[in-house]
Amino acid sequence: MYDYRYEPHRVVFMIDNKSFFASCEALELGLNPMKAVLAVVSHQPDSKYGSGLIMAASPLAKAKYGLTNVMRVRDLPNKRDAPDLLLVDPHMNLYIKRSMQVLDIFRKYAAEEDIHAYSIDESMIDMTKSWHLFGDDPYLVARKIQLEIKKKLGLYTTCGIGENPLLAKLAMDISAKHRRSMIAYWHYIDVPDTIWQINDMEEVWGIGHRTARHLHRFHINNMYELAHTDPAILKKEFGVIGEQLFAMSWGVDRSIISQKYFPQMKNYGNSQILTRDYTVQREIEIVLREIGEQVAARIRAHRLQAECVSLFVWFSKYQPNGERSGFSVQRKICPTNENDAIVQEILALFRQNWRGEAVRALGITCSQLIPDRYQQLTFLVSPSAQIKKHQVDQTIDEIRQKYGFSSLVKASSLLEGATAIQRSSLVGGHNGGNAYE
DNA sequence: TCTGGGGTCCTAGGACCC
DNA sequence: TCTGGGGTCCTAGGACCC
Repeated sequence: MYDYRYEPHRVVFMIDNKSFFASCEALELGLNPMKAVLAVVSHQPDSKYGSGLIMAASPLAKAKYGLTNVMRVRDLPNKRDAPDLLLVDPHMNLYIKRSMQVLDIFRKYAAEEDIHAYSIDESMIDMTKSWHLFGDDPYLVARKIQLEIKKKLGLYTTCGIGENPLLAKLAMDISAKHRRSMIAYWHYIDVPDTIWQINDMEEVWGIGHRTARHLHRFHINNMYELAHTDPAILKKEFGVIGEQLFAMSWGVDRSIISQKYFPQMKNYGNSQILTRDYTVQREIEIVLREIGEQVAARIRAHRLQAECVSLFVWFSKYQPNGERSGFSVQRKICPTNENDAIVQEILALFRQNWRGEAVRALGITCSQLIPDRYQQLTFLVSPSAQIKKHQVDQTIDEIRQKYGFSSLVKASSLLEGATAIQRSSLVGGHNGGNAYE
């Protein structure tokens, strides 16, 4: 047995909002999230825009009609077969607001540095120093937090508790979600009875389909076998990931939440799947310009400049066999956050790499971001013209922040193929009510 | 299973420099 | 000039997460 004496022994809570988006919507309609039969649909079935998918389904919608979160709208049961199924539009801004309210509750139970918001509906809290202020047992404290969230916001939460973040996360994903109490507490001593009982490796956070298949080739079919594989072999075959996989199989994770390293956001990117195949260069380039300007506006808003731009192009699936299915290219650039500079780099990358294929999806990412302390002038254009361009971009951003994206658009956005206006009310690609908030 | 959208991290090979 | 060894930067691609 592994000697866990020198591993961290903390009390970490991993708290997840059950069917978060669907629950927020149910509550808005005055329904109990656990009793509602409801799904949040990114685009309604009759919408001409996009293919549409289920973003979230309430527990009953999943149980009663077999809905899943990645289901396509076209695969939904029809009204006759599911008369009580409610389909609602997403409201990202509402979810962001609720998420903040949940975080405010956590702040009553732990110091700011001990809280880590992992995603919009999942947070990790290191309760080592504070749990005893709220009850006699971490389990009871978790219950208390759950009840407070339920009472104040109506939301149901699931809580995994562990001696480190990994154990807490696994306790939540693997066990708490399926328990009546919606709480599970995993210690190192439980590893043989918990982690090693996991047969479907893909249930484990960090192991996806490809890695599971890869492990399979080495006759590693479950977590027990992973834990009993020579780590040297794992290291050789999987590199750093191999060492991590081995540590995970023994429940080992040495990260401490208050010492969390904030990976400062390295990239900003936007992408979209087009509603149809685009084959006309001009139409594709209009969309590229729109996305490029969207990304540029975001990095300006964060007072950053990009030193690297990447372009992703996915082709229509109807490519002849053996042909490339798309390409992704990137280029180091002179630091900038100007619309035109970024768009020109992107268009150059596109023209160099596109050979007339039908395009179905496009994406642009800006990386290697640096503070926008000064404006880098190039020798090619007069300084005053460059500064003026910068000011124009900024003014447009301000107008849009005040009056919304569509208040001011490029004439090209009114042309055939453009998507910016249609998409302007989306948040994170979803209907948000008001994207420029 | 196939085209939602936004991210992060790791690897490997090539270029270039000392 | 050719072979050496080490380091960094850059690009493309893969894998995974919510």
